[in-house]
Amino acid sequence: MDARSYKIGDAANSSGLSVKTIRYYEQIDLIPKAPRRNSGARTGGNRVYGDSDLGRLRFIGHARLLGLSLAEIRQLLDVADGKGCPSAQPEYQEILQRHLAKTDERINHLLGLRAALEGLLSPDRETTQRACSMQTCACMEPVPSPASGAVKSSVHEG
Amino acid sequence: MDARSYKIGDAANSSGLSVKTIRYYEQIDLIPKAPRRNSGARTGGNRVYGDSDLGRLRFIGHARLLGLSLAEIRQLLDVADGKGCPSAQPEYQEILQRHLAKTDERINHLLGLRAALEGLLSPDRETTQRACSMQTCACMEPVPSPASGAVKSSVHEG
DNA sequence: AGTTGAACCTCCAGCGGCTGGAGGTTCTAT
DNA sequence: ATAGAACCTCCAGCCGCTGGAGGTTCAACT
Repeated sequence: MDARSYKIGDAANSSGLSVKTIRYYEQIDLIPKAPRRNSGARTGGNRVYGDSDLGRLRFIGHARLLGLSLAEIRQLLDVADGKGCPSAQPEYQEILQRHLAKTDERINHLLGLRAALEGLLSPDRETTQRACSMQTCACMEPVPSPASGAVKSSVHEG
Repeated sequence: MDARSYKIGDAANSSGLSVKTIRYYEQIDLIPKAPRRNSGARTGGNRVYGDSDLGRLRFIGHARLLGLSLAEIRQLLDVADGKGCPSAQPEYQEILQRHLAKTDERINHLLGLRAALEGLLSPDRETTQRACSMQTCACMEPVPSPASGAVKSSVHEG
């Protein structure tokens, strides 16, 4: 057990998070306050991290890449803290499952928008050109959507 | 030309925006400052809107439903102000086209996330259960994605 | 005449998730 | 000795609202 120690820049490099972001995560108590080295009167001193801290930050980094919110990540960290492999916990599965469902929702919403936009841009929607102004023109009016192409919903819908 | 006048609540009802939102739009100069009725020393008096104001707000409401940002809507309003039918202006088409492209990007990004999530949740990714902890477990590690199912990019990519 | 309630008004603060910048210290290399 | 990198703190701003406190004015009902 060599107790190597790292500075915040190392932590940033190894996790893909920015230095600012890591400090921010500490501020909002997503990660514990790091101990300081060479703390002085007005500067506080450099933060010192260990291997497990870097692991935690990498975990957070991955979770962020998956689009999880900090609130979800907080839950995930709670679940993952303590007893062994996170993915063995049922809560872990649930959180990811719920996130998948939300992702599907967002995709479907965007697909709806996409269809509406295509409708507005389609050439068969002929430019009326007449005495129509912003107030009277239907150019922004929602187009009846064909309600197409929804992402298949996730396996365990609840 | 009957000059009907409306209060902010009417404007909200007819546009689908909230009263708060309309006041906010005035504050950030997305819509002009409305004249006031019964203005007193400390209250300012009720805002008074005309038909064209309601039209403008409806236009904004539609644009928001399409997912356009207020910055984009501002451009759109500039284009639409003045000379006739907005959809006759080339800038109008461009703005919507660009928005469509951005929408596609977002969809594709989300589809990527979705695939990664499914990978993590798939049963063939066997729970290792061993002495693995949050720091060492690959349970959050990105899964090699099959890079599937991208939304076809929009017609005029540029 | 009094009271209730709705609808309006103002101003301020907060959400999420950072990011930028000012202004300072401390470490490291030449 | 000095330059520059990397660290520190604190504050403000991004987007698009939303909530709430605290106030006024008006109409309707008892």
